[in-house]
Amino acid sequence: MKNASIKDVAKEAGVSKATVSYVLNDTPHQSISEETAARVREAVKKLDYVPNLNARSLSSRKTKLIGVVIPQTEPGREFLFSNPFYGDLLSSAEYAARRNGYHLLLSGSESNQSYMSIARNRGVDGIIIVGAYPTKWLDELHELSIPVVLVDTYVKDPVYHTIGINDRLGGRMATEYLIKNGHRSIAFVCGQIEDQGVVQKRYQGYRDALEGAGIKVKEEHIYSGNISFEYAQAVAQEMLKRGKKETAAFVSADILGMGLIKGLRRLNLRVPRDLSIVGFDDVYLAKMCDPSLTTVHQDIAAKGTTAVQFILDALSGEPGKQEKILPIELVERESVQKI
Amino acid sequence: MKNASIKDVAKEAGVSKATVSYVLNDTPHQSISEETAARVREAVKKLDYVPNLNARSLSSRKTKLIGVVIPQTEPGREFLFSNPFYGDLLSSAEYAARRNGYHLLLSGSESNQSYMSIARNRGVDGIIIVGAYPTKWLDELHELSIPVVLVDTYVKDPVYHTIGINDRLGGRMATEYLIKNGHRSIAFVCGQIEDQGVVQKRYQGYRDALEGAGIKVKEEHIYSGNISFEYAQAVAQEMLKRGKKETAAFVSADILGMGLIKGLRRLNLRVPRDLSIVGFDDVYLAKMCDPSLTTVHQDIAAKGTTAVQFILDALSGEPGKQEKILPIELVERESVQKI
DNA sequence: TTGAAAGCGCTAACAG
DNA sequence: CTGTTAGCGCTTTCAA
Repeated sequence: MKNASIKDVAKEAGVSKATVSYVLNDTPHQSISEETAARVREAVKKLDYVPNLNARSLSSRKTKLIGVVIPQTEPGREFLFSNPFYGDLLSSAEYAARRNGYHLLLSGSESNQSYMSIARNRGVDGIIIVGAYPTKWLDELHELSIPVVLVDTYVKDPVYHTIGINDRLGGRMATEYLIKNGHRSIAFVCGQIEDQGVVQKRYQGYRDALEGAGIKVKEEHIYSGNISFEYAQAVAQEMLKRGKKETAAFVSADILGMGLIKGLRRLNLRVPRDLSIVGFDDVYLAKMCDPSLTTVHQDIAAKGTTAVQFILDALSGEPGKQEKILPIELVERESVQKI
Repeated sequence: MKNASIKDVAKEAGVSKATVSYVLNDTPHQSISEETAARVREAVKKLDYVPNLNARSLSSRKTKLIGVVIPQTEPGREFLFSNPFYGDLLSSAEYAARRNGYHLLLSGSESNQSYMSIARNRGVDGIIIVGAYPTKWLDELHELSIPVVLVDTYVKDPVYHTIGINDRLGGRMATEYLIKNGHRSIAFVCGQIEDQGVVQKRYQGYRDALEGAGIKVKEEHIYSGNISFEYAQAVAQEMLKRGKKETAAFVSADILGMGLIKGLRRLNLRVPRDLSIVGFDDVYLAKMCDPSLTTVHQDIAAKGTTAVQFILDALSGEPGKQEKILPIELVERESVQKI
């Protein structure tokens, strides 16, 4: 049996389609007699009517859909988010959206082009993009005049809303903490340092701290590969091969810290005894590993929720660009030793 | 400037809307002269035309949308998937869908009701449900006559496709491995044991193994709480309080294993010296912790890909129910000691 | 090989 | 307060 349509409901209730629509949407500036409304609601229940959101979108030009674009973790890798960070982000966004009658349309950013296509094909009402770099594809989105929220990006744009943290400060906090604990030879381990990316900022913070303490930044202390457990393990080996001059490391993501711990242990070195480590993100794993990771905490769930909120705000007429820098803090756990 | 519609393209190319539609969809049994087709394509390019999938859905009654329903990890918790398992699953599904011109519509299962509402509201072409239990809500879905794939479930249904693993066998393999290593006092640590749920099956496998070895199953060795790192830490305490009679534990999810390791370490006990552990799932964390976890490996990505494939198959007319039991295997790492 | 026309299910002026 | 009407952008008979 086919789903009932608004027409069926109208017939059942003995009113017009328009009236049904008014009742269902509680359309502003439209008063409906309580009696009629009741009849309509009854018909709805009786026929088990569920509105077709597609049709609604077509005429109202609102889809109640928010597109979420998440970068592929590594180029060429097929999957979106092996980094637990994205799972956290996504689930909080999903929840916030659902609470407000929206759904999330998920898309990996295959070719860059897909920003546009997802937005235009499906006519999403707004779009959230995580970790974008400045590209013409990103600029194109302006044409659509739908709200765009950029999460974790340093793209400068007069219109797009942004939400992130002070990555540079975070990098500095982490490094200063190490310095405060007596370390002067500090490695920086990260993935690719992309121009205008969060990692670059964290790196700058690292330099800030070092320079502030009168310590020279040495090229040989920078280990840049890719954000993965495996790479960090390799770094452990590399450090040793180079004679391990570092007493501490600041890693740009917790997962690297975990790899480092594991890699060192393989070589019979211990954290923090042989190397102190400070991580970044405070994903839930940070407290699970052993030793648990001292790291720069950020509220990932808040990022997701706020991103959705910005979209909703814009959709409900809030004018102007919104920006939010979420607070960060250093949480002390077990991976740093005073020397 | 508004997006161009099919009408604009038709005008630009000097043909009818119908013709444009034929060219774009390569409609079967419709021949179009190459010359006309070329003109249309040119117009499309010139106007930068992108079809409106909403409108297309409305008339073709196909949305190219696959709904994915993921259980809230814990009742009352607001977020979907703090368990990394879901991130892995989701990202592989997203990729498979995208490759085939589909998008994923994400939804947490708020009230059970939402199975229906997401499906009917948005008119998804198919729906993937993870970890469903038998409920009337689930049954209702039959009315829609869209393909349904149930992942990790033991719901018996003549129509819904299913994909999972042999959880009971997995439980047995894990436990037998411990027995083979000389353990006879083996704890089982898990979340809720729901009727017809995967955990129940794994538990049965545990019993199978014990009974097969002539070991009596003792109530006191069962620790059932919720699937979380924190709970497992609490279990460690509890074990000690009870005098820790166990020499080993089989945990129903890797994350519990990690919690146990950490909890024991807090009490100055070591894995596997003081307790051997076998996990389940082989999420990527399993190899990151220390000691790395001996666990029952399953191919999570394959689950996601296959689920999507089943939907696509059904949509393209493949008749009949499909079932797939994916292989599992025990991977030996460092968390078990021979005694 | 092409086009005219009738919807898909809903919203939104505009009348009444 | 309620109904009429005209689309939203596309697909799909059916005729030409």
